[in-house]
Amino acid sequence: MSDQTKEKIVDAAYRALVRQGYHETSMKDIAAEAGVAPGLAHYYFQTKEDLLVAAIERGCEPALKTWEDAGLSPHGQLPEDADPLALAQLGFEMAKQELRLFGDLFLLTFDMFGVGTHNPKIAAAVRQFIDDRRAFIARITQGVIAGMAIRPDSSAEAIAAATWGSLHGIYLQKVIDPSFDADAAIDALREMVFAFATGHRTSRVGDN
Amino acid sequence: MSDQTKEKIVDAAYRALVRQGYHETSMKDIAAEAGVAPGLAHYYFQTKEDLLVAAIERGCEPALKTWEDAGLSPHGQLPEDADPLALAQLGFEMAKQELRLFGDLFLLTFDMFGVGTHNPKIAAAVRQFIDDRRAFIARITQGVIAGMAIRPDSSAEAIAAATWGSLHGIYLQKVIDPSFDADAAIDALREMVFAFATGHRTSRVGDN
DNA sequence: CCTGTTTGATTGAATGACCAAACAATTCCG
DNA sequence: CGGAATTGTTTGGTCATTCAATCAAACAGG
Repeated sequence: MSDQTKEKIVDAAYRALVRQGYHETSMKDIAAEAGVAPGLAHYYFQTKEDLLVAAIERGCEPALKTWEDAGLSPHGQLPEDADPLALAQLGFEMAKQELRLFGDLFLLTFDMFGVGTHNPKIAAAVRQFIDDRRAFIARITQGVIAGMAIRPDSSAEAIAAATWGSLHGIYLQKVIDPSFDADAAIDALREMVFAFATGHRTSRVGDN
Repeated sequence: MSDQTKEKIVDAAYRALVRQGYHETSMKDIAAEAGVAPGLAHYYFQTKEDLLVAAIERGCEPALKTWEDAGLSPHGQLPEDADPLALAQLGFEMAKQELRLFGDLFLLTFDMFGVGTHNPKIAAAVRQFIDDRRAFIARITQGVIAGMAIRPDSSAEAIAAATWGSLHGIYLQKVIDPSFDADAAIDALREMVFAFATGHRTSRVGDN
């Protein structure tokens, strides 16, 4: 029963968080959403921060799962035989899908980024979130660079940072303005990345 | 006296905001920082939100000014005769400098983005902030596209959205982790943009 | 099988602190 | 004198956290 209740509270926290935002969500709100007494949330989580970090991690799970289902586990190995550019292409398509399916999660994510600017515990969670995703992009980038005849000036890490940043910035524009055409922006990013990757090749594969 | 006092309060609000963050900054804090009585802030600003929006706008002023000093007014006309790619290059260098000089401002900006996810009044200010900067990049992009022999698939707006997003995402990584090498990431973005812009030219100008 | 005890889960009220906003009183200055 | 600027307090409310009390289920021994 214990685990079930704890999970119920975390789920309720996630829902309340998405609906109202970090600072507008009180422990009482969460308890009410979960259908338990106000004191119980503190029985399982020492502080509000602890509960909310758990809620965010919980919220990331389904999104992570879709990446793994597509064979692109951010933590596992990348398929060795696949064409790196095809992997990149798949990544961009997944990014579009992710935004479509998990808009709520990113709403919360941007809220957390904001909280993290002045809250060390949340900042640590945010750093972890960024590191994970950027490292994943860096691994794909490594493969792409390996296929380029002329080595780029920039490191895979720097390229990954710019690329993750672009996706993140596109997500933000979509969250702030739902009429924003995120797919077109991601396509533009892809076009730039591919021009960069194929422009340095000895044999031109295709003119995108 | 009136204007002077009002300004004093706005400045104090900006400093307190940078130091403590949006939700951890109370009207009393701001009044204390400004050296005035707690009630006076409400004499000039009806609500806390109003004061904080004013503080953010105030914080943006010096950053905007450096762009204008460099001849790149986000609102005015772009120099007609300049090479578009040179303008872009200047823009990337300015972005690096901006981050170096106004890191505080971006700390606050990300805080505001977070608040904006669940606060309509702040969301409107955020949308305005994004629109301004993205439109500016779009104007430079228009010029770059005009110099390309093969028209890209993506519109200038989409490319500008991806580019603004990348810069924003790089700024975020720097704010969250001060050891992050933002200059390298911006250089990587520039390398990609230039590969994209020159790779489509009839006559190769230079291999970056 | 029954009963008294222990344990952990859960409750709801209480605590202590803080806040935005409203307000009445005072000072300043033309 | 009179209105604008400024003060400091009050109001009404919310919040995270604590805590004593209740409850239900497992458990032990006779």
